[in-house]
Amino acid sequence: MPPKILVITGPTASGKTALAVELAKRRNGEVVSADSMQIYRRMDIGTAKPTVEEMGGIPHHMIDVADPEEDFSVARYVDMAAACVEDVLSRGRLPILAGGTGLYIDSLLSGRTFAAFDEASPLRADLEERYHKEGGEALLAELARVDPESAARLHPNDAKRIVRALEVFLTTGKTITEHNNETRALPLRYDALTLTLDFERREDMWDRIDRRVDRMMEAGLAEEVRALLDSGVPARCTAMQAIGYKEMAAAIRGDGDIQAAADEIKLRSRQYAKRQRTWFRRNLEAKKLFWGPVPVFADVLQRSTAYLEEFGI
RNA sequence: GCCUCUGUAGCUCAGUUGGUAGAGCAGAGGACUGAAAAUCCUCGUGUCGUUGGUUCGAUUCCGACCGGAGGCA
Repeated sequence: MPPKILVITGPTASGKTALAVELAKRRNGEVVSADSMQIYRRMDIGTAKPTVEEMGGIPHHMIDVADPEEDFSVARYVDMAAACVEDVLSRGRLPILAGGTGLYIDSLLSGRTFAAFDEASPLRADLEERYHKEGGEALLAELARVDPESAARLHPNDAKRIVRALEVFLTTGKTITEHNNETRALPLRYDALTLTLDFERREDMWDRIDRRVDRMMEAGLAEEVRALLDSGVPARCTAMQAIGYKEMAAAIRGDGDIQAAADEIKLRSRQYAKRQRTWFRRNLEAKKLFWGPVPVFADVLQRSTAYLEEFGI
């Protein structure tokens, strides 16, 4: 039986951090972040990275583990996060995986492996160039010749996945369909109790998001982004695609309308939260914890601990 | 007060030489195996401002009225 761990997830601004810290205090736990943007150093305000006070003395892992100009990836996340989880377990403590990046969480829990990727090779860039020159239909047809199954699943406009499917085949000689089937057959790495935080009413979530963005602005998000740009972080790197950063960077380099950028950040955050919910909804095993119109932390905490006891952690 | 323009989907607007209308954005749903806060897919009936008139038929033409913008006094 794989080791038991706790997972706390949910859309942005749903209170994951606070719940994770409180449960860590009560269960001798440590937090392992599952957030694709909090891994970056010097990106604190816009990623809503927990402050020292918010961490409440609980060790947090997988935060500030990469520089903004680095290329991060799920594969890297799984390697590093698994090591953190093992470390926490080895010290007899409870790992609490907390964050909103569904792909990272699922990949870690399932023990998924990733097909090889040669960073030094120009293959991906070549394929991307061909995609733009020859079009999606052409590359999809090429993929169909070796891997009809994944080709049938992909849309011609889905450049990223078509390129990756081709890339996997060309570098490993194995189709991505074969690879996925193999990795799916792997045993689960962890036996997880997943708590999914959410809101009864969508409007309440939107309010929370809006207020959080307002607070980010007051805390100096514009200055944080300006500092990153000034230090030479390229505007097109992965880190700068984060919500809050790309909008602010565009405003700083362009029209300079900071207020319009803040409104844009609110909008993109709501759309992101919607996508997160779509992802989390398909986990039928997860225990849902809904905030009512008036959030009562003690209530959610109580329901959470009941689930933990039932699960035996 | 007069003149001109304008009033069409939550928003910005297109359009119908008269046969009851369509884009972008927003919104909803879905996908997701090395960029995932990324990326991709699907979904468009609304008193065409109100009210009369002309017409077989008006959102489309004409009049009046009510909003809005501008101009002249």
